[in-house]
Amino acid sequence: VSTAAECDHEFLSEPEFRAWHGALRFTTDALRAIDGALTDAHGMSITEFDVLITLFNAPGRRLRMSQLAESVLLTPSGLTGLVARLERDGLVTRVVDPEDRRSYFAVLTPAGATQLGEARITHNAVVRTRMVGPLTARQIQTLGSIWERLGAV
Amino acid sequence: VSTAAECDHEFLSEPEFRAWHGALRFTTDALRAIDGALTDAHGMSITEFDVLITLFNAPGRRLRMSQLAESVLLTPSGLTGLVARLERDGLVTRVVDPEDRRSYFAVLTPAGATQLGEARITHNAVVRTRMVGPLTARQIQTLGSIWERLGAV
DNA sequence: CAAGATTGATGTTTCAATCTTT
DNA sequence: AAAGATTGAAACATCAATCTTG
Repeated sequence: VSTAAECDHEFLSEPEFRAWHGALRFTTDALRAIDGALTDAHGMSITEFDVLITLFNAPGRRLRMSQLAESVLLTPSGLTGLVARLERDGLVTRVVDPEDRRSYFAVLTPAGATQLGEARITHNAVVRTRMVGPLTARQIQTLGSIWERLGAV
Repeated sequence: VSTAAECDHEFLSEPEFRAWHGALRFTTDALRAIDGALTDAHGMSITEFDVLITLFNAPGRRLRMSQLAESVLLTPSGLTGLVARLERDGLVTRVVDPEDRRSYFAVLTPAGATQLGEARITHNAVVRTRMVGPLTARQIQTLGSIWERLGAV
């Protein structure tokens, strides 16, 4: 995943390029590592993990399909398929919103919460190894404020 | 794209979570923005752009398929298909390596270089808007050294 | 037999069109 | 007519198996 390079100095300076390219490279590599670890240890993709943890943190452990799709950065139709798989595996159920019968809620099941709890250990271990470990507390803090500045919630 | 959250404080502190989650969110959003801009303006996906720019920066504007696949973070078979499409569009050609006839080189064509030149303007504009603009030179510098520390070349 | 690359089958995601409810 | 969500077709990437060259 490059996306620009040495030739670009007229438009993107060397430090600018490094800042962007490094972010891209780091997150891509980390995502692959997490996905691999989750798949090996729990047969769970990182997309599935993302849906489960997002539901876990939502009030009532439930979210409308459209809200969930946005949080997870998936298109509505993409989420439909993913939630269908999770429902087949018993980790999530779908219930109609009585207020607005066009809407469906995806709800985390107890089984889903259990699976998630195990997967989180794996997930956090990878994040610790690849990011938290090598950096100082000050650098961690700095990263956080930079993302805030960039509007990445 | 969450991947952890408020509940994780026992394992990942709040600043740690923010550092990781922000990186994920920022790069995902930026990638989508770049991909959308490239698609709208040039009918080019970010993966295609990545292949073209990587070839552009390679000596002789050519790279073995396996080397290219690694730089672009795609599997060999995934790259085969992508390069086939680029070849069909005349942006890249494939030539056998005379030294080792198992290997193919992907070579950027003049037409490919032209297309790339236009696309780079779009690409750099998005990176400027979303990252370079909002940050100070010092923050840009800091980001670069953090990625270096994390081994993200 | 090992290495570079491709093929075919599989799974996931997107896009356009559709259905239902408001 | 607009919004929430789903469906089917197509695009894209991955995996295992295969072919060719070393």
